Amino acid sequence: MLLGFFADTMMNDCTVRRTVEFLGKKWTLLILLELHKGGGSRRFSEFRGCLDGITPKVLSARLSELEKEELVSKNMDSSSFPIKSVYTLTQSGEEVMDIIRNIKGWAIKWKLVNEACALYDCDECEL
Amino acid sequence: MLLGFFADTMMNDCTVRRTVEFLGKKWTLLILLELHKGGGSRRFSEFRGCLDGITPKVLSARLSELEKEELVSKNMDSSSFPIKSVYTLTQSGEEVMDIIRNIKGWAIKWKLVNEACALYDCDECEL
DNA sequence: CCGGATCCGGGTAGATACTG
DNA sequence: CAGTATCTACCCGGATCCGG
Repeated sequence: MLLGFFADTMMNDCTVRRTVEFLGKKWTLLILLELHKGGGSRRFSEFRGCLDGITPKVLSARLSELEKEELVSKNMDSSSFPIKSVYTLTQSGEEVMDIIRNIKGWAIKWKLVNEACALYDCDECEL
Repeated sequence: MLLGFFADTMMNDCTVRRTVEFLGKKWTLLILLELHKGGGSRRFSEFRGCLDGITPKVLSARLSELEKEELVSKNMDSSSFPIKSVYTLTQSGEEVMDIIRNIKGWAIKWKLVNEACALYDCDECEL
């Protein structure tokens, strides 16, 4: 009887909580966004330029988590010089873009500060 | 010329980053979800039962932030005893449910552990 | 150089006790 | 009941260092 109401909510603690705990970690969504903007793949040092303020330690940790969770795959080429590590979005990672679009849509509606953000991708207006 | 591509991405650092920094904080989305499940409003101690593991300090801090950002409004009745504080979702807060549904949809597709989560709201399967 | 790992300091979350 | 105070533990940020 209550089931109907709860089914309508389409959400619950277990699934949502686990996912939020993982995706909600600082930098995680922004890393995924950067990967998308890079056409699906980026190198380690490219993130450091894009994600202003991220430290190599945190970046390394997040990328490892994302790789473990299979949102990102890592491809290291140590044969050439210098070493190239390329991180690539998987399909599940790419589909996180829907969530990010949703977040941006919400922000534009309720929180927009910089109007340019609503129109196009402003690399200049990083915090 | 590049503008077209970027516009298609429908997202950028400034808006997304600010919003993720705020909504992505630990417990924030879960608090909003609990409010929704409570029909749009909850009292302080009700959260403590629902959000297993949250401490009053963090709960208080998050609710203050949400109130400041106007996703939640607080209604305190200190005339009677015991004091009643009721927290209510605003319209912008309610619309965050779309984001949470999106997250749950993603999780069900890619990460589901407990199948019951996909069907209805399982209070029992909290971490 | 590039891709990290390590060490250290500060802030934020967690646990518990306490108060109006 | 609705928080605040305190103390601890962990995570994040900054800088440095190191192997390929």
